[in-house]
Amino acid sequence: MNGTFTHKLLKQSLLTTTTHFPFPQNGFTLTSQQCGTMLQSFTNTKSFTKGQQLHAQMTTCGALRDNNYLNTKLAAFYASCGRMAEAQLIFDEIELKNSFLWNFMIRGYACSGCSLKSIALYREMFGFGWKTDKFTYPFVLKACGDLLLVEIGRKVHGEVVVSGLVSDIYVGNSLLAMYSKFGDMGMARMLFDRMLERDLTSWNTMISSYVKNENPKEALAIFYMMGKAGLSVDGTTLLGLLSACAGLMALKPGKALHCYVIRNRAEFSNKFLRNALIGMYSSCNSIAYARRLFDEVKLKDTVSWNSMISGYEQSGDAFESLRLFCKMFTEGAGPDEVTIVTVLGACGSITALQFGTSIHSCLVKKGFCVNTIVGTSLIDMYSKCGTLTCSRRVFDEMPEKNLVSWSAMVAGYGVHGKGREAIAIFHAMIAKNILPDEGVLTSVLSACSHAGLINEGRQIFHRMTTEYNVKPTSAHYSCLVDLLGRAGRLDEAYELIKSMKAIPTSDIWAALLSACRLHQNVNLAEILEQKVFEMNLKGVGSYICLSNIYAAEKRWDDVERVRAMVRRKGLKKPPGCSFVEVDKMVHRFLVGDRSHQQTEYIYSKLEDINQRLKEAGYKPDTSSVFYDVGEEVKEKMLWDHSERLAIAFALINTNPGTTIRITKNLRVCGDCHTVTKLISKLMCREIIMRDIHRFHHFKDGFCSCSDYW
DNA sequence: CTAGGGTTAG
Repeated sequence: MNGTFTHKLLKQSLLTTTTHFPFPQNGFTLTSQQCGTMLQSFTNTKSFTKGQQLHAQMTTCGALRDNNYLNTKLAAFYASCGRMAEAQLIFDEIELKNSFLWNFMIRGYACSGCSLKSIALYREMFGFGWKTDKFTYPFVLKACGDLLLVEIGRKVHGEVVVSGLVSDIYVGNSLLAMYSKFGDMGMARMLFDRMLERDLTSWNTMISSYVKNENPKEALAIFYMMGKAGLSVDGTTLLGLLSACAGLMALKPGKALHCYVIRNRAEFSNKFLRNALIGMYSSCNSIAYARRLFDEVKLKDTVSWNSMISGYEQSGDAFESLRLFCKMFTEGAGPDEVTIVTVLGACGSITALQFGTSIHSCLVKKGFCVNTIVGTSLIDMYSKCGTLTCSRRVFDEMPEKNLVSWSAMVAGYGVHGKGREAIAIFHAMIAKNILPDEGVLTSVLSACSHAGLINEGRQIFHRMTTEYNVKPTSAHYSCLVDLLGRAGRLDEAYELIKSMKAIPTSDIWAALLSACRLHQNVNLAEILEQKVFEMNLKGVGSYICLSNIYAAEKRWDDVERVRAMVRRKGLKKPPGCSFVEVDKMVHRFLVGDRSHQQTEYIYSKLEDINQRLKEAGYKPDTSSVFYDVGEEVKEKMLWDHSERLAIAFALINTNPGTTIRITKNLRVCGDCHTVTKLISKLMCREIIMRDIHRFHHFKDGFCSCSDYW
């Protein structure tokens, strides 16, 4: 093969060339054009090995020397296989680079995780004055979107407009995707609305983008527009819509989609949709439906398990979540990072410390990478299980921390009443130039409130707007009200609420009411009663609080009025429920529970403790019993409380001196708090109890909350 | 050539 082809002559020459390359291995000979066609087909099918063999053969027979056409095809082949090192070498050797070659290189880098290189190459191409075409932009825009390079992305957008390619549907769709990755749904929507032509991808991009940008409502709106335009959907559309339903907790449209999937089973029977349906049902609090679907899936993959495990976890049934996790192993499925993170969350919510710890040690043993997300989950798990030192160890050993990791540590110190440590961590975070967000500020303010650090809390609240540029939300106001309220500055707290520009939410009023109970301020409570009645509270907490305040004054008529209101509104107090872990098994006790195997022992243990405490001068405080029954019955009801059952069970089944860790779903009642303090002294046990608000570390007859909770 | 799908942390 002699002679050098110039770019312009390339095509023509190929058509006229008759030179054949000998292929020694099989005796065939091929023309340059035939080689090119084969390369093209390997490029399209990403047949790397075959292409590589052809490359070797072409090198051996000298076909590549000075052959711009074949070298271009070869570079494109490597680029499409994601072998950018090989592609780049050939690319550098090619003198006459055409758009085809540039495009393949840009695509190769964009699709193999080197977006930055992809953009740089585009800049070079653009700078050389090469004509970009409709095949260039989709990848450049993808690269900008993936890297969140907003400025560069906008600039490229401008170049798209100048080039006149903006009306190309692929380019247009890529622009939509890019702006949605930037979180700029306004721009994406404007472009979408102005598109002359839209295909299914355009609609799907809008739907999944609205879902990702936490606007599921608009995602459904786009779907309705689609329906009006008489368009049909595909699997991608359905996945987006199912996520939207999950986000909106919209069971009805979710079910309708499920029906649609069933009716078109042939087309939509895939694991993605099955898992999305499981996720949708569990997000919509229809865990039983989710489970039914899950059980019907024959070939469960890790994601199926994860969806179901996290479904239980998020619907508050961590117990079942852990059971399913164990079942996962017996059925031969393997967990991944998502499983671990989900299960650690479940461990935290029911204080399964031994369970969580064994997962942690498995991770270490198996050399599983403890990355930021897993590390943060561990911090949270240990802190929720009452072992802050372990949280801190994980935190200190984490190679990379992000805002969430810092927040978890701040929140951990906070719920354990260690306000100073929480503030120290918060400031260490600031010193690392990490900008605080709403979440971490809520945690640090709540830490101040649990520890009674008034000045510090007020100072941080003030800095929110002046330094951190975070607008206080109702959660922050409620922390501050809580803080002032605990310190007895009820008037100041009330004034703060009145000074708010936004309408105070129910949790803010609840915080103030709770302070009224602590300081037994009946006058203010009477004023707040109206607020409590007006607001459509889903929980019964504020009513109980109000009732307790009146009960303490022995104003039984008022207690009855509050109780009547609860009945009228059809609210129910959720049953108290406590968890305690013994020998790697978590045991759950409901109030008055008699279902446990050891029930007889538990109740006789409680009777025994009751006797001993009474001898020591303990007098039951029945004021928190919400029901109108005789005093003796009330006293009995107190001894049925779930945390006492859990404590008694733990006392029976653990060695003397072992710390007892308990988690309760409600606030600990006054009498249980007193009794637990006494038990800690009487039985020489440290008892760490987490209630709905915070931790109580009981030791030697005292509690870390100093009786403010 | 574009979206490309499901499950995860404060």
